[in-house]
Amino acid sequence: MTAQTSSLTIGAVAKRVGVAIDTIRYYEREGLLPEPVRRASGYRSYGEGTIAQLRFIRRAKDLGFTLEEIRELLALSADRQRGVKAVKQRAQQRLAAIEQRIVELQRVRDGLAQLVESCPGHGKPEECPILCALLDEAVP
Amino acid sequence: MTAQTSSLTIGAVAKRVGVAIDTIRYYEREGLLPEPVRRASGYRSYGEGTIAQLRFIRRAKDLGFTLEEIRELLALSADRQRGVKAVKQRAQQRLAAIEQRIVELQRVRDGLAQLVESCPGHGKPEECPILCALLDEAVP
DNA sequence: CTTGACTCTAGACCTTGATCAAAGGTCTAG
DNA sequence: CTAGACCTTTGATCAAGGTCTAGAGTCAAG
Repeated sequence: MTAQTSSLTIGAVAKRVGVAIDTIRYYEREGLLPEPVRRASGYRSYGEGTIAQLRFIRRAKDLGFTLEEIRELLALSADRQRGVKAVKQRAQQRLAAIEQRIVELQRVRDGLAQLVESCPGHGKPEECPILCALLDEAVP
Repeated sequence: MTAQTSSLTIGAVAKRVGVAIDTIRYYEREGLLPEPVRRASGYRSYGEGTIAQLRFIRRAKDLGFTLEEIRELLALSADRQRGVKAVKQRAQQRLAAIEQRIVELQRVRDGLAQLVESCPGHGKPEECPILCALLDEAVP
């Protein structure tokens, strides 16, 4: 009845998840993946659970979590009651950081857009608003 | 008539621009600043031009240019006719990259916000939408 | 059995943008 | 004169997230 989940090699796992072999070993060293069962030869032997966990890591990374945060999320997700609350908090923190970053980038974008717009794209360098802004414009 | 621009030490330049001495030497090594005149003692001797150039670098960095791109902008700004056009192009490229990044971050933010919203913040881990999303949700 | 693909380990290396250390020479104020 | 600030060089270190190497052992097919 117990699902026979084991017997994927590291290479097979890497291929299925779309991640490099080295990365899997790296995650293991960093404590993001548990140490797998080994065959007699010493080869790592993985089950489906590892696939799921690697996908978890990849998705969390896509959501902007650092490996450090992901390590924590993984620990929290194993905690049956306290976990959920803490996970939500982490997610909210991450969300706030992302929003902050968006605001910063929008500020930068607006500054740059204004310069690009006002630049004719030809003429003397000393009349180019972009170069002027970079060279002359002191903080007002 | 020629402005007597030289005789700032590296420390004085650093203080005026608000950047570390190490950073100035680093920029020199990296080709962002020209090698300065040296005194008999070997001390670097800077003029006002260097102050302007360092401020240029700092502002460009604030606009999200990498040092690599700044190196290029500096080279372009020295080219009297071709320069302006190329500078505008670089700025447009940078702008496009920043806008792209903003869009990506907004997508990430929306995904995360939705998860946070739908999570009650308590209950079983397997019912937490955040953990479920990370663990189960395959690319549809 | 042999070949070729795969895996093992430990540790070095990469990128970016600096920052710091060590060991020594120079300059300035009092 | 002397303390202390400042200068020189080369080279190491940091954070993050891997990537790669060497040299050896293992697996599966023919």
